[in-house]
Amino acid sequence: MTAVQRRSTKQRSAVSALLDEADSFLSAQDLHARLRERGEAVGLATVYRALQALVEDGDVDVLRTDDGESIYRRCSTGHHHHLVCRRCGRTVEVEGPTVESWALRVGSEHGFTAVEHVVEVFGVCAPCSAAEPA
Amino acid sequence: MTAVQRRSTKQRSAVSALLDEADSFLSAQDLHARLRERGEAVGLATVYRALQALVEDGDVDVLRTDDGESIYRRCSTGHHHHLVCRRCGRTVEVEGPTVESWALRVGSEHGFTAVEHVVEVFGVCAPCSAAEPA
DNA sequence: GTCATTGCAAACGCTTTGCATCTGT
DNA sequence: ACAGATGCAAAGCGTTTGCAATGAC
Repeated sequence: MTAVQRRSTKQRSAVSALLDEADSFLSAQDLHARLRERGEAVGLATVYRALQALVEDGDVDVLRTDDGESIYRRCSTGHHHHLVCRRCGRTVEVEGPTVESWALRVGSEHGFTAVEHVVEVFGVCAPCSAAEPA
Repeated sequence: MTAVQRRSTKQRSAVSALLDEADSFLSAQDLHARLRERGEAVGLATVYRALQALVEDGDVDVLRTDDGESIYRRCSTGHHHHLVCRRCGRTVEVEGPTVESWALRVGSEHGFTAVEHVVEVFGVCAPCSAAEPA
């Protein structure tokens, strides 16, 4: 339960660095594949463990896709939400004072305390809908 | 792609009936266990298939828990969101015209089309926070 | 030298599928 | 009778874990 000591290793940094570059959510498997491509052989289990650590430390956001994968993304500080392109995965961080207060209000109206919320907005981004209007 | 013919069987009805009674989200495994308890032996695979059918037909909502389970709940008609108790799982359906329009606005501001959103509010319901304030 | 971390493979848990049998229509 | 539905067990899939070897401090 207590904070655990955390050592900095080349694998850890590699994962972290890759997340820095990425501009959209990546699955653990994505990260693993990309690391191999660039020659940084890191075990899949290690990728998972690194990601867990990053999430625990609050350095990275996790989301679950509808098909059960966890996807990770380095997050700028502060509370915000994501606007994700359903086609290409491009992600835009958006703030929503509106939603924040709505969530709080709805919660307390029903007697709920410690109210938190999860909000994700999905759509098709401009480039994608231009490319394939279907 | 085309709509498939759907037969009414005892297993299907059992799953559907159980969802009618339930007042919170249930996982496929929950449903399966409860059916066994009351003697209605239904195969786990059948429960999954029944649920898939219900979801396809739009009679049931699916959600993914953080630990990767799909949870299902019969839904009253119309678009709405859920306020879920983190302790006991009690669920309240809430409407949010506010969020709806916010999501649309945010989406189109960024050039996104076909905008949809996922919103879940979590908290601790009154009974639960009275029972164990921690 | 210690103790966290790594890598591999085996184990896990939820979900899906192949297939032979059954059953609603 | 035909086509969908069922049940079982096996396969799939992403993720986690045991364990011995490795490397950070």
